[in-house]
Amino acid sequence: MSRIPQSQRLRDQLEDAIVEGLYAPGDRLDPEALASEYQCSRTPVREALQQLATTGMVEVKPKRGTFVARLNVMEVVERFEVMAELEGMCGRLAARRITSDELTALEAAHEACRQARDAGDSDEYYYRNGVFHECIYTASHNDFLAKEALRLHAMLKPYRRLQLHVRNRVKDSFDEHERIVHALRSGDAETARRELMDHVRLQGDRFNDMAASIQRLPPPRA
Amino acid sequence: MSRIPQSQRLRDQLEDAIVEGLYAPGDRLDPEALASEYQCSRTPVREALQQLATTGMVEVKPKRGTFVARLNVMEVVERFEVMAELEGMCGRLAARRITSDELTALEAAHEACRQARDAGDSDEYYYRNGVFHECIYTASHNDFLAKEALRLHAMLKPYRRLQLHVRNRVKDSFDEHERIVHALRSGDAETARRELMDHVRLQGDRFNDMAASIQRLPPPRA
DNA sequence: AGGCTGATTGTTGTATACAACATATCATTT
DNA sequence: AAATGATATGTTGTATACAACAATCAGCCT
Repeated sequence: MSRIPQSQRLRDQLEDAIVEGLYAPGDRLDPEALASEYQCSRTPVREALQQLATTGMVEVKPKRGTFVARLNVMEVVERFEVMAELEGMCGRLAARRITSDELTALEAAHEACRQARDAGDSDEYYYRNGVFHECIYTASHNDFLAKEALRLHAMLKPYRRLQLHVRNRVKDSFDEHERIVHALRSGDAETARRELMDHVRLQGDRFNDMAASIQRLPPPRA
Repeated sequence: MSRIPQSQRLRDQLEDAIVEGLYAPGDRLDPEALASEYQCSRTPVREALQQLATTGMVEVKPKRGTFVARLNVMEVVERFEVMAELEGMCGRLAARRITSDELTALEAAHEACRQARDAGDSDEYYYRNGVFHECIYTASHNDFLAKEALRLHAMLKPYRRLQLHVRNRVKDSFDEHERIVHALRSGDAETARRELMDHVRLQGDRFNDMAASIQRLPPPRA
């Protein structure tokens, strides 16, 4: 029926489900259960899981099953470190390459963030924040970079969500966005890069703070 | 018999074979042929190919087969652009974090490059150049970054190989390495970053030059 | 003669059957 | 009673059978 393989559909759906927190880190993904869940056999499920394994979303333990990736603190911090660099690169390139249409879209996303902030809706802000960042990825006009940034962004989503309700985080985040938009609008590549890197690094730092305060938060790999 | 799945062994072997040029970009990878080649059935082959597809080494065209990824000029240039950033990041971190053991290993790799240069053996230089760069990835002490850098490095190998015999490239490359080692030894993060970025960017530029001079070199995707 | 339609062929995608292995349970031995 | 080993069970990894689809070519119609 569908023109695209079942395994690919499954991969996307599972990825979404994991990112959305439907399956928590450490959960075992039972192929048979998923097969009956998605009305197919184990084969497409296996292929989907294999693909997710190569992107690092799940971890397969040979002969023991596949589990939603549970990253320890260092692994998350490392990823934030790389994310900061990639976002900074997106900003640097976007400052030089962004089109007026893309700038308009970025400013619209920014405005949407402002409304969510004013409404005090941090969940909504978080969602619109994602759109904002995707605008910058696109504006880098480097499709490979954009894809990689998007992938990492998705991987870190469960860990960024933890800091959703930290005091003043939304307000601070928006101010940082403000400076980023300004830098992009004025085509200041180095400033855009620095602001974006700092913006992401802050998230990594916040995560580290939380992990440090809740010692047993990042359980060792199951 | 083997403790690790066949599909994973296959994935690594196929990846090596592709990187080594045994299968050229655009080649079709026939699952049945590979199955008989590696003495197994289509299933592990399929899984290996799926995994390679998610890393971008091969491209699966639904219902039409899987092919070794054939990148057009822009796709390669984009990857070099990202590679430059990642290598620069490795350099920046390595300058601050490298241990004396790692510095020793780096200098040994550098010395091996010098010998290959003096012997005028550009193939050998190319190989030892890879070891040199891997030392820096490791010294970044960010395993995730190191893994990503290694992956991109492997992906670009077939396209870097094209410039192996460009006039003076080995000599210039070694001089660049010299400056990189110096920066890392003295812990100068910003210089290490800049030198490594420039080093990789030069390769991208060279590739671009070649592609421009041989117009039909990068054939459109089959 | 040229273009279109339909069967044919070969390949991919999926399901299922089977085998190999890891874990857990239970009996046996010390 | 504790520890160890064998068996049982359930899960994963692999092979194969089957179905669905795309490409090719032949035949027919215009």
